[in-house]
Amino acid sequence: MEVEPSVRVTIDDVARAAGVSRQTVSRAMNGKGEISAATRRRVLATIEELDYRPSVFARGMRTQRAGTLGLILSDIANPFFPAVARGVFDAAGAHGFSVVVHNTDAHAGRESTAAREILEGGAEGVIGFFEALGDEELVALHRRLPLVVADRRAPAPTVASVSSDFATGTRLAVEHLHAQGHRHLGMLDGAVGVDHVRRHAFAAAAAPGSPIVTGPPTITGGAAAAAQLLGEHPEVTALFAFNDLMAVGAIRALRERGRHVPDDCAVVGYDDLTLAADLDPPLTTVHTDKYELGRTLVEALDAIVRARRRDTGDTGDTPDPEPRLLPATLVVRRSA
Amino acid sequence: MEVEPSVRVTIDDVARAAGVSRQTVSRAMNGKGEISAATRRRVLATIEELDYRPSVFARGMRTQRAGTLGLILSDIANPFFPAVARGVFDAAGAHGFSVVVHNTDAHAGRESTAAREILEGGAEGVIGFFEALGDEELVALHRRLPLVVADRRAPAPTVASVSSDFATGTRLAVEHLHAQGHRHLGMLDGAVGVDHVRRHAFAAAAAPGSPIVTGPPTITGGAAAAAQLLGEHPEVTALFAFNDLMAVGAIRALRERGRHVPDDCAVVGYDDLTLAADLDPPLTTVHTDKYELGRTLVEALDAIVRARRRDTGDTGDTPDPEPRLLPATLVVRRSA
DNA sequence: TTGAAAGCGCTAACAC
DNA sequence: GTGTTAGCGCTTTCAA
Repeated sequence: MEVEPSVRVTIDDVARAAGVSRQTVSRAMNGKGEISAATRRRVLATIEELDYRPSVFARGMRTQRAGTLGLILSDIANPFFPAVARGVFDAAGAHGFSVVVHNTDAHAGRESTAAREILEGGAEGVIGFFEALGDEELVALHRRLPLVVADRRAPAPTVASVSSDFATGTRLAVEHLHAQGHRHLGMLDGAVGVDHVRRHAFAAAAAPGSPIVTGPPTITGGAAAAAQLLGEHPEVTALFAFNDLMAVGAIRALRERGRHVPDDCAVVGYDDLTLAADLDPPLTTVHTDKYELGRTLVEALDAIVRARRRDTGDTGDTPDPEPRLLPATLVVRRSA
Repeated sequence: MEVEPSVRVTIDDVARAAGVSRQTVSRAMNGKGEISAATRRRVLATIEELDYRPSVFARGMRTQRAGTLGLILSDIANPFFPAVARGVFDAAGAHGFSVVVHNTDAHAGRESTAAREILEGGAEGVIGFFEALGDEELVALHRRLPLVVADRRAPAPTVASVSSDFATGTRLAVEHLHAQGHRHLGMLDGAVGVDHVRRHAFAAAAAPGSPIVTGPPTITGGAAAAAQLLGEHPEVTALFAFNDLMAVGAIRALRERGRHVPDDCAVVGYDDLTLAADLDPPLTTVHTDKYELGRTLVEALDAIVRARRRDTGDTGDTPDPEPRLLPATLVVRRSA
C-alpha cells in the first residue's frame, strides 16, 4: 500500500505562502469578517495551489459542526426507504451536508444506539424513522440534537415531524375495496411503529370487527399474516396490507393456497414501490411521493439547524415547528 | 425549541470528579496503557454518572480517526445497492464504524465530489462502486485514503477489490439460453462501469455478432434498449439483461409489443433482487449474495485500516491485497 | 482591513 | 500505575 505519509497542509502553510496571517486565511475561506477582495482572491489562489483542505476535526472543535446529518431507518432493504433516502441525499448535498445512515431493524435498542452514535459523531441533526423508541426518548434526544421525526406524530410540540397522510391513504384503499363490492375486509398490519395510523384508519373505515393480523412488514411477514388471517376468517375477500412488501407476501400466500388474485381475494398495498406495476398481478396500492418526503425532511431539519445557529446564545425561543403532512393517492392496478 | 445550552462535560470534569488526572481517564476509556482495574472501574463509573461523551473532534484531532467510513454508490434506488448496504452497515457496526453514504448517479463529477467529501469528512476509508471515474483517479484517491473498489477490477495491484464473478454469471445465463434452444441472443447492457465484464463475457459466449444495445441500468433504460434491439433484430428470441431492472423494462417493452415472455422471447436478468420471484413472469436471473458482498467489502477495508494503524511510521509496506471474487449462480424461474 | 493571542478537548510521549 | 507536558489545526476574541 502506498498511502501517503499524511503531510497535511495546514492553514499556517497557506498563510505563510500567501504572506498573510492565518486569521486572514480563515476569513478568506469562510467569507466572514472584513477582508479586501484582492487579498481574498490571492489567498484563495494559494489554497488552490497548495491543495489545502481544512481539517474537519480542528474546525469542528471550534464550531461543533461537522457538516453531517444522521438518517435512522428500520430497513434499507425495504425499497420504500431507499426511495426516501434519495431525496434525503440530494437535499442534504444541496445544503452542504453529508449523511450517515443507520439501520435499526425496528429494534428499540438499535434505535437508541444509532441515535447515540450519531450524536457522538458530531452530527448537526437527525432524521429518524423511529418504530420502537418511546416519545420520552425522542424528546430527550431532541434536547441534545435537532431532530425531525418521519412518518410519526411529533413526540412533543417542540419536535418537528413530517409524515405522509396515512389516514387518507388508508381510507382511500378501504373505500375502493368497498366500491368493488367487497363486504369482508381484513388487514395485514406491520408490527412496527407506535402511532398505528393505518390500523386505526382501517378499523374506522371498514366494517366493525374486521380482522387485523399483525406481522413483520416484510414479504415473509405478509405471507404468514395472510395465511393466518385467511385461515381464521375464510369469509374475507379483500386484504389491505401495511405496505407493498406485505402485499407481495399476501399474494404469494394466496397463490400457494390456490386462490386467484383479485378474483378470489383482492389485495391492496401501501407505498407504491417502483416495481409494484411489474408484479403479478400489478399491485393496487397507495402512492406517496417518497423522494419528496426525503427532501422535506431535510428542509425541516435544515430550518432548525439554521435557527439554532442564529440564536447562538439562549436568545429567543424559536416557534414550534408546524407538523407537515404529505398527500397520499390510490393507484388502481389489477390486484384489487 | 429546547435544545440544551451545550454545557459539555469534558475529560477534565471526569478527572476532577474521579480524583485522577485526565490522562488516566483517557486510559480508562481506551483500554490502552497500564491502569489498575480498580481505578479503571472507578473512572468508568464516574463517566457513566456524569454522562460524559468524548468529543469526536478533539479525539480526531489527535488520532485522525472519526470512526467513519464512506460508501459511494451509483443509485440507492436500485434494490441491488440497499441489499449490499445492509451487509456494509452490519459489518461496519461490528467494527465500530459509522457509514456515510453518497449517491452518484454514475456521474464522474459526483463520484469525485463524493470521494472528496468523504476524505475531508475525516473518514478512515472508502468503499466505492465507481462507474465512471478512471483508474488514475482511484489510485490518486487511494494515496490519500484506504480504498476498496467494489464490482470492479483493482485499478492498481495496491488497491483492494471485491467483485462478484460476473464472467461466470454471464456464462451461466448464456448457456442456459442456449440449452433452451435459443439461437439468436441479444444483450441489454448497462451504460455504466468501465470493466464491461458482463458485455465481454456475453460476446465471448454468445454467437459472434450477437447484438448488444446499451442504455441506463434502469427499468426505463431496459425498456428502451429492448425496444431498439428488437426493432433492429427481430430474429432475437432471448435477451440477457445487465441487471434485473433492465430485465423488468425489457419485459414491459415486450408486453407492449404484444410479445409473450418467455414463449416469444426469453429474458434473463442479473442480481436476483428480492422481488424477482414475484414479477410477472418470475424472473430467471443470476444470483449473487449481495449481503455477503457488503460484509466482505467492509472486512477488506478494515484489514487495510488496521494495517495502516499498525505501521504508524512508514514501516514495512503491507503486501498487496488479494482481489476477491464472489460466486454467482443461475436461478431459473419462468422468464427464460 | 489585518494580525496576535488564546484555547477548544483530547491523546502521545515522557517523566515519575 | 499514574501524572505532566505538549501540542493537534482551527476560529474567536481582541488589539493594532
